[in-house]
Amino acid sequence: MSTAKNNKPTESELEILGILWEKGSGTVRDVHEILEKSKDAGYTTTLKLMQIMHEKGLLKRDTSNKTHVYEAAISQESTQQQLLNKMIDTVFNGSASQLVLQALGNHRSSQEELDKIKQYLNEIEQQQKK
Amino acid sequence: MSTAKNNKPTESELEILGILWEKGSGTVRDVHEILEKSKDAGYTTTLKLMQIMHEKGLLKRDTSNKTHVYEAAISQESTQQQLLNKMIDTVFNGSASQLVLQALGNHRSSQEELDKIKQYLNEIEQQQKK
DNA sequence: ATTTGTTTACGAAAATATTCGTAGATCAAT
DNA sequence: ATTGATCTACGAATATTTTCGTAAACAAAT
Repeated sequence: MSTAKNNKPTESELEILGILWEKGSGTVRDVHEILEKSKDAGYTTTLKLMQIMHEKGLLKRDTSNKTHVYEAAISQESTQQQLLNKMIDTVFNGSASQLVLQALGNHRSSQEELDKIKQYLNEIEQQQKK
Repeated sequence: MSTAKNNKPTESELEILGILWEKGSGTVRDVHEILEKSKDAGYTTTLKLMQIMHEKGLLKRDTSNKTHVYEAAISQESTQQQLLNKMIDTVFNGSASQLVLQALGNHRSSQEELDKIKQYLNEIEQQQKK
């Protein structure tokens, strides 16, 4: 494996990753403007954070222009999975389905979403049957 | 609401809460011995942590005997929900079902668990239909 | 070419979280 | 009543994370 992901992102770093996963890529200013909506921090704070993340290998960046453009260097899926696993382990007594039930319970999901989940459940069952 | 839960548990505190939720209650030694299996810390470290958690209102304790007995002061469910919400928000683009799919995907669930989830999905649909 | 605004780099302060050493209390067994 | 084991309390050192001030580079507009 090439991408070093020994460094697990901190809370603040996760917020930035979340933004970049959604946007695809962006400058410090782009990220900062979104971050500002839910948080209260100065521009250089965001900058510093993203620089650290780059050092750690959490972000890639293009420095060919004066204003650098960043993007996530670790995949959203693997990060999600890592966080889920830890969460299931420490807070859900090791039971993934307990987590699923809890997640479905308080988040009113759309019919469309529910259908997608059902369909997925069927696929899983088919796989296990054979 | 009586129980002050302004203080969100830290990483280490969550581990302790997880143990106490599962055990119901326990002494510092009880908790420490379980913690030791997955972690490497001294006894007084665990003690101090649990004392801090008591101050914060995360744990209750019975001091009538020399060896104090602790238990969680915040509910597992509400803590789970809080963590899930934040996680959905920052890492799953706000989509609960995306989290559910990811959780089901890599965690091979038992048929029994899958049935429980399906049943639950049906209940949710019934509720929404009316 | 000077000013203005925006950017990066850097260092270090401030805030939080984790760890542990040491002292004193308590109790059981010698 | 002295020893040994175990416990709590407390303070402080470490480590980690977050925050921001300041300086220098750069470009666009005056």
